[in-house]
Amino acid sequence: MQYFARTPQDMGHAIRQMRKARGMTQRQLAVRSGLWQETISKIETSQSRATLDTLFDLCAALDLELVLTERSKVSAAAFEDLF
Amino acid sequence: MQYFARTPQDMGHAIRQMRKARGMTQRQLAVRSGLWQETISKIETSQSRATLDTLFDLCAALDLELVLTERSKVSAAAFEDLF
DNA sequence: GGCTTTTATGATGCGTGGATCATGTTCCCT
DNA sequence: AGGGAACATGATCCACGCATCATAAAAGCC
Repeated sequence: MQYFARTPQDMGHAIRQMRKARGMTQRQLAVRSGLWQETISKIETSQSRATLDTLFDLCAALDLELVLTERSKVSAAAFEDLF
Repeated sequence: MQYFARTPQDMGHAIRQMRKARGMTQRQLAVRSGLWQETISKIETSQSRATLDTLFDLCAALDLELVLTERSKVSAAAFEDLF
């Protein structure tokens, strides 16, 4: 699974999908990441925007990699993924 | 070009590399992103941690995509990139 | 329908990010 | 070496993220 994020909404949505894909509750993710269930709820629904620190905490807890790549290349790569 | 980021240091470094790859100065990037040269300097040197908002502003200005993907898959993909 | 678990929301307080201005350093170029 | 551009730093101020607690709403299950 793989998500592109260009807005806090995208990011919240991606986090939620990844969490669910792992069968975790917000509380379990909170414990694993050292954050709070309430904080995660607000990030997933993009009621709050998160800092890099918390984002990295979440990535670590979800075993996610954060990749920065050129947008031009992404469209090509995403296209390839269809086949 | 493509960078993996797991820490604010990684992120600052990646931003700087991407900016230089585009031949932009901090001031130019500041204008393009609606941020301030001072803020960008502090993010690149990870003296400040940035929020999701500013990260997305920078990505947009640098034409970068932010991708969330599974770590297990990344190592395989990175390996493939060598060939 | 009731009970439990999960998620959302609302308030408070502290810490810190980013805007803004001023100024100090470092780098380049000739 | 001197001058200008680029980058770093330091201070102040306001806004907002996150911790924390309490509680409400939703979803799941019997």
